[in-house]
Amino acid sequence: MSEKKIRVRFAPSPTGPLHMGGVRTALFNYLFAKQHGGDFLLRIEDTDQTRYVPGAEEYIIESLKWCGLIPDEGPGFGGQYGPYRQSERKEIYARYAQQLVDSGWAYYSFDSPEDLDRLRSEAEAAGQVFSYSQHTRMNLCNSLALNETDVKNRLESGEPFAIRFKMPEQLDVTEEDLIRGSVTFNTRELDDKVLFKSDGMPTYHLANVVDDHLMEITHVIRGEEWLPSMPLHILLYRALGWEESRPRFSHLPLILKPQGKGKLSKRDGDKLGFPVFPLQWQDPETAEISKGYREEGYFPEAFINLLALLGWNSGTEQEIFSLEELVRLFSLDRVVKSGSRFDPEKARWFNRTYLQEKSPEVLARQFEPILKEKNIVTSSLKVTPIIEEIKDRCDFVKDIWDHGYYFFEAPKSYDEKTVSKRWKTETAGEMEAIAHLFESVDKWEASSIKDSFSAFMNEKGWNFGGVMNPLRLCLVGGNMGPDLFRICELLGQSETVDRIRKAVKVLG
RNA sequence: GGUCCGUUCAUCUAAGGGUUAGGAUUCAAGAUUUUCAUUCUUGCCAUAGGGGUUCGAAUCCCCUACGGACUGCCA
Repeated sequence: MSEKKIRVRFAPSPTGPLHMGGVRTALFNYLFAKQHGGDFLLRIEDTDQTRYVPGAEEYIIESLKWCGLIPDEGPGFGGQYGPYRQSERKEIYARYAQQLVDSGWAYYSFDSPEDLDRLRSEAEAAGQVFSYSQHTRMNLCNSLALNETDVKNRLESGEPFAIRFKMPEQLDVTEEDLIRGSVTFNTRELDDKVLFKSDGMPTYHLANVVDDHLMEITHVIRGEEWLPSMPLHILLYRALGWEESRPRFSHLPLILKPQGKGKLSKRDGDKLGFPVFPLQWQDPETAEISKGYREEGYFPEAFINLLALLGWNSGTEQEIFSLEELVRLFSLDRVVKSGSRFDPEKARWFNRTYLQEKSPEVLARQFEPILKEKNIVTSSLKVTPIIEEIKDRCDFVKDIWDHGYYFFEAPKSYDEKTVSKRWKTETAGEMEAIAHLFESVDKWEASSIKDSFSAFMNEKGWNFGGVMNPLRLCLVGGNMGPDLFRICELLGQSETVDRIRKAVKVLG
């Protein structure tokens, strides 16, 4: 086993946008594969035709690409083990389902979905739970309970059937989960799962075992929600005679909602205002739009980093990791067992940390689309020093606008609270005097503006705070912003003077 | 209901029998910034409860409580 090439797969179902928990599963698979010099495959699990959602597969692939998790094999990525869409592997599964029936590990079930629904609701009404299992199978309509000729007739007459796994009685199934350690189930408590549906498609259970075997998957790394079906999968490998080469299992903890109970869902994002999906998604039926990390302005590196730390840590105090570092340091036995509550605040902090590490030039380039959207024409030469001045107050590229819009357009209004606090009766006259002073400044740089200003203030004997605060109000429309003289410099001499005069006119 | 998994500050987590239980986020206070934000410093805050085992338990065992997943011809 040690000489076998490591191969893992990410196997989402194209039923909608990829949840961030799904992205984390993909990430952990990717990290594990790359660390061992192995392969990371993408397999589309589209065995449920009724849940097909147009665009979902494209969405999944685009998401992985945005995150930098490029599959070695998969639909559109090539590979020697294809096809990588289960709907295109249909014939393969029927053969193995038949093999299981022939060898006595599975049986035909003729019970209609309606019959089973009825049994379930009857049981529920009686305060019980119906389960198709070793305890009930002999009372139901299947090839175990019916006599041979009856079964033969039904089959020959084309009556629809499903194939169910014949769960052994009283058998302990123990597996060493790479994250959780030893986990034991007794088959007595397990039901007879459908392996092959009456529509000719396999269920997840059969398809994933067959494909993982055929694709030579060595490690199955998936969400905790699959833990209860692990014994079934193990028994399927046994039943198909593949036990020797079967993959090892690891079950990742869930990502829980920020507050309240349960796992993170789409609704939490809507309610608390953060994305749950990597990319924006528009539901093709309802046209409803769900936010994406990309569109919200997260850097893919930051998104990956925060996902990696949700359930894994390096054992050191380091929190910022590049994908390359994660590949090097990742290890399944440092994955925590308990579910992690998602913290949108910390997610924002991760993005902030990445933003602060970027140069003003790079940020200026990323800021361009926002300026364009606002119909502002300027040059990167002007934008770069502005960003330098305000980047440390930003978490996202779009914050550059929120914290620095006044560099690009004159204030349209003046913050009321600041006006009432700072704008006195004598202010208009003082502002006019400053405007006049500024017109005469020779070298329009922060330091010389400051010198002229200070000299003038001392000469007049005016109070600095009493003048600087309203001056700031004239230039930016409020009481925020970086050093006032830097603002003057970046605004330019004539714009600065114009803004002061305009404010005097408006505020009197 | 049943099966399985889990439980360290509000949140993410470290400590794999011996530490004043560490870090990060959030929050609060102070400093700096003649503004705002940043930054810096400081502070608050945790081993779910009960029994064992042991010289010694967050760590090992048992019970209880709580939380979660699963229990579909969905994945």
